[in-house]
Amino acid sequence: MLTKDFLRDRHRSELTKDDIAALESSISEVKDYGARETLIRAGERVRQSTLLLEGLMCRYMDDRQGERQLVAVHVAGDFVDLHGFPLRRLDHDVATLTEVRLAFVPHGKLLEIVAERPNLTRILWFSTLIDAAMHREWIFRLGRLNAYGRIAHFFCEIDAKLQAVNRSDGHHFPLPINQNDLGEACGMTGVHVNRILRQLREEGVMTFRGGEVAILDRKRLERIAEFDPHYLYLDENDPDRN
Amino acid sequence: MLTKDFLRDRHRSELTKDDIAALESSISEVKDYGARETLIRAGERVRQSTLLLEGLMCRYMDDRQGERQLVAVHVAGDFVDLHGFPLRRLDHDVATLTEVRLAFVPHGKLLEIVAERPNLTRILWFSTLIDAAMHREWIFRLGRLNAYGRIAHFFCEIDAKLQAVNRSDGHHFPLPINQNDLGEACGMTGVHVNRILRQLREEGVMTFRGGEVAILDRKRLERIAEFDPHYLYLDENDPDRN
DNA sequence: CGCAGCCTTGAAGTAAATCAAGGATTGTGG
DNA sequence: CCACAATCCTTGATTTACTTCAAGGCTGCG
Repeated sequence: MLTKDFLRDRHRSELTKDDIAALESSISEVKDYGARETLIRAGERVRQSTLLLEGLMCRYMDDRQGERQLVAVHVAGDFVDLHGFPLRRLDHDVATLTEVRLAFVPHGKLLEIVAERPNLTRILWFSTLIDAAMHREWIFRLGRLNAYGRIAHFFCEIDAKLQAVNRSDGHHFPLPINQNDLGEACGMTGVHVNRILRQLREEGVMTFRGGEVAILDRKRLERIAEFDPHYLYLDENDPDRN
Repeated sequence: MLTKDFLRDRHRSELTKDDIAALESSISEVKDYGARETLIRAGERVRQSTLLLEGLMCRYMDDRQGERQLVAVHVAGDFVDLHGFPLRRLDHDVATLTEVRLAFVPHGKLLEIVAERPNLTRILWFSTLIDAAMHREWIFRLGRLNAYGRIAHFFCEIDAKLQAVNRSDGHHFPLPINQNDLGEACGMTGVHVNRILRQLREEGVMTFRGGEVAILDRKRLERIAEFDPHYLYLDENDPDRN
């Protein structure tokens, strides 16, 4: 079941068995890629969309000096560029962060789904709007939080997303990216990321070393981040989950 | 024709007459509101969506100290909270900036459209994704531009959007908001906005006084902003338009 | 072994926030 | 018609957060 992580913990129950079968059968190909490959360039005409099965991807834009700003980080189960179907061309680049396994869905199949499956269509639409909600939270993070809060927020978000697809236990998880990537996501220099990580470590809130995250004091981390996971539209879940 | 500005200059031609008629007839009510009223609160269940016919609106989130971060500014023709249809509840507040005229579309009607009109559905979906593209550009603006660039970018964007619905001639247009609003959109204090506006004025780039914008040197403004309107997904337009 | 990539830390410089005080403009009630 | 309040704009002085520049250390790998 290639689509098993798609919308997992997010209203997946509203998909009928037929819907899931239709989605599953719309996949044309599964392929592996290496870390740090750019798969789609801004402005290109896109004719298929990409479901991320395993690994980490990102979307980003460059400024005039070529400095990157990440606009999204994706985990297993994310339909990375489903928005490319209605948009036809993207306004940003799409790249892998780690080694990944991808499934591709041709836009012709999506056209059929829109014509024949209103329920699945509404839920695919929903899934692209979760990305928009995360964009809004990133705007908030960049506009209103200081470096300390921005870094904390990043880790809260990625942990929540990984937990939803069972890739984090809420205390410890692998995140094979470097401090510079973190800076590109949070709008600051790699040097400053380093200092903030030291502060978080020294205060016993969390650690990030060698691509491994350990959350030591979740409450504190979430307070620093002003984190409230509502914007992720996860199913109401067991409050004692962790 | 209440929907005449919806997707104006943005693939509106892909809508058939029937699609437009269906959309038009899905409007249940038209109503006026005053400036600075909050219409929807984050977390509320929403059962209709709002088409902005005239005036300015915004969407925003508050931080713990109650400071606002705007996440979007809307102009005539924008379907402000169409994303509330698939999402059911919003992760942010929706408010008016100026006096506005609004048209409401019940979600029941949208369900019918999704069931019966795949073409219109795809284009409604498209319209919500333009908002996501603008969110991404805001992330870029906040993460990579300094105050000078951020303010310049804000004015480039709002001008482009207003031009698309014929509310700006590209040189001069009304924008009845204050310097503090600008700060809330661009992630900086009102005081600093004031200093940046002075700089833009003294350098002959643009002026913003008494709710009126005058663009004096568009090329320079766009260079300061690193502005490229691709992300607005406007129809390819007459390059000599201005 | 030696290089490359990444992390770490210090020192100095800069952009923006904060604090504070007036000034202009608009609206309002006496 | 004028006093006065409210709101918004403007500017200066100081502080703070973050960047930039620079150097060196660690780790894994060919």
